[in-house]
Amino acid sequence: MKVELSPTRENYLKMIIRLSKRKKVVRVNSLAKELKVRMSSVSEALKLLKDDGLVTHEKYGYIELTEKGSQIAEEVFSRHEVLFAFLTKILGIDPVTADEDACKMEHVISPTTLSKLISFVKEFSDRQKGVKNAYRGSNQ
Amino acid sequence: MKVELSPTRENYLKMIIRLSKRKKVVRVNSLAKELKVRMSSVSEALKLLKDDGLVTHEKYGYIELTEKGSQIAEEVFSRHEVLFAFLTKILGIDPVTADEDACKMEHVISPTTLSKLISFVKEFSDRQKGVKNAYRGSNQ
DNA sequence: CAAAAAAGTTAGGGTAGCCTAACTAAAATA
DNA sequence: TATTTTAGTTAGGCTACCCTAACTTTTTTG
Repeated sequence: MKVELSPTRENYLKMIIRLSKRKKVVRVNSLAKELKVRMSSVSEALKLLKDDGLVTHEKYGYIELTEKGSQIAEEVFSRHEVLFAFLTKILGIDPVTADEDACKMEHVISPTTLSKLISFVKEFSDRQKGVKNAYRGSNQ
Repeated sequence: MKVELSPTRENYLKMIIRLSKRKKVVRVNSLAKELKVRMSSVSEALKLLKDDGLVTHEKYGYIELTEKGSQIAEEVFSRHEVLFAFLTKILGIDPVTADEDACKMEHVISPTTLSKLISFVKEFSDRQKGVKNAYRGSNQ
């Protein structure tokens, strides 16, 4: 059974994984701060994510992703990274704006566009490396 | 007074302008079809857009954009076009997917990213023209 | 032009997400 | 340890959108 998540839900998952990468444990508290919503909104959202089998969370306890939740969160996270790379490296957008934009686009981009974007970014950085190497080469 | 519109609202405006470009008049009917929602949803939405001074619409009549509504609609429309051009010409996405993606991204892209994207697309097509000219040149 | 069809509206209902306020549990501190 | 502070929950309320069903207006057509 496939879960079709709203941008909001995807964001919750992404933030959970983001936080768990830099903190020991994830709590309602920090998730609320990160998402800029009230703790009550987080509590509420967690119930629904729990119902979908995407997170585990017992009263006053830690928040953790299930296997399924983790997989989705990683997907969203990687969409974000590709978009961020494109925006900063190729378009030259400042990191702050790029992060904001990526945060929104990551929820609407199709798999098709995503994979094309991945190749595009890769190709671009390869070419950049090529240029650097050529430059270094000509300088030696 | 600046109006901060939701993606949904922006979409209503964009569709109105899109329809008015190919039809004499815009009606609840066709707007509903285009947006894939029921007429009742359109009726409802029109009330709110009217309250915001973005459309004019009298019972059983045509739908028209106000000055302000038209300006916003054009903005959304042009964001769409830039995104569509980028997706099709540069990433090589098929038109259907590109349109779908552009339809969603157009509501979340920042002005900064938009303007960078415009230059990027322009630069790219200029280069393409250059290639074509060079080719034609070498062939004469 | 009367009847049927199509277009549009209104009322009432649902879900997602957010909020505040009041409360409870847990943690920190005097 | 008693008290205060912080964290978390629950209840109730709000808005944006969407829907169906019932009704009205307008248009079409026999």
